[in-house]
Amino acid sequence: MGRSPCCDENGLKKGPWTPEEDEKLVQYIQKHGHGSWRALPKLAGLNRCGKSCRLRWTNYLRPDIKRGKFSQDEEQTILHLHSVLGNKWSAIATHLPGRTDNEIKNFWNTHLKKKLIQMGFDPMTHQPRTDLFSSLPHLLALANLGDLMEHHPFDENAVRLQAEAVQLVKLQYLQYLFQSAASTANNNITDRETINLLNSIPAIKQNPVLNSLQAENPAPFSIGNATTQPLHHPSLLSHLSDPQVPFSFQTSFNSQGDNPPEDSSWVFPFPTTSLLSTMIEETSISNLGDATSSTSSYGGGASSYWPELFFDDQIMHEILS
DNA sequence: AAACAAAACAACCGCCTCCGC
DNA sequence: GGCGGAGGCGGTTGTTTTGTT
Repeated sequence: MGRSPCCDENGLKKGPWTPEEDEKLVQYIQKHGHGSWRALPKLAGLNRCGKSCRLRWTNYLRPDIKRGKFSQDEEQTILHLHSVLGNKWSAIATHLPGRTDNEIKNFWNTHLKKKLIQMGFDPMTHQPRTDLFSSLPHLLALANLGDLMEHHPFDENAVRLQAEAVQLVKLQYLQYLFQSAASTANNNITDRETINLLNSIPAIKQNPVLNSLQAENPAPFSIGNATTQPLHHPSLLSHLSDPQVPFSFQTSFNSQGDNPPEDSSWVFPFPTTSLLSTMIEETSISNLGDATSSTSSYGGGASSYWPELFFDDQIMHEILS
């Protein structure tokens, strides 16, 4: 038998609404209220199904609808509520007066989801993605802005943002290394142990940027589903404009590791996935220190590929030495 | 200026829940 | 308690707009 689709009934119109149809719907509802949506189209003189009328009214014609771009506050609210409620668009919409669930859903799918992915966060869990190569490039893009800002110090926030990005890049890299090295060595190191390991490093504990992140996000090094707190830092996210960040690093990211870019201060010298796998295969957690004894030049053994960014850093020195 | 691609938005579809009978 | 209708919700698709080459 099966349910009869509500809009399949003979000749009911589908597709975009005309101004005349809108006018009829608005006038009818203003005069009589919507009452039964099923009965409304006939009474209002519309050749539409009730469902279509309801959708048109709630998503577009309702007088209290706020249109136009979402503000920063609204964006933050959506992010926060989504981290708590998930894809409960109607529930989220109740906290944003004048916004419809459909509008929020569209905004999420076209903007916020991409931003989170770009920042290296899983848009469903709001946690950092554990696959390093899906998240690192985007943080690197931010980190690489440092060179630009040295010459054009346009904004304190931007400088802070860049510093945070650098720290996050390092952390994600470290986390990846610890886990990869441990699993390669057949050690069953857990997420918690990784976190404890990172937290045990004094330079991490004392780092002001990381501390400020930790203050706002109680479990900054958590991964997977270890916590329900979203890790993404609001300032990072709100400053990250749409995908037009100069991703010049992508060239080097995708290139072979033995062809380093000339300007490594701008284009982060990063090994390819396969190369990093090789590095990790050759490097257990117990001999990570060997990496520091090499120079950061290209073309040598596996350890010579460690990104230069890490060698002038106190945290990395503590870990790798 | 034209063609193409990507982004943004509106609307539809099918499933689910609630409620009255 | 079971059934069916109505409304609501979330996922998805189709169309339009905007940007890029």
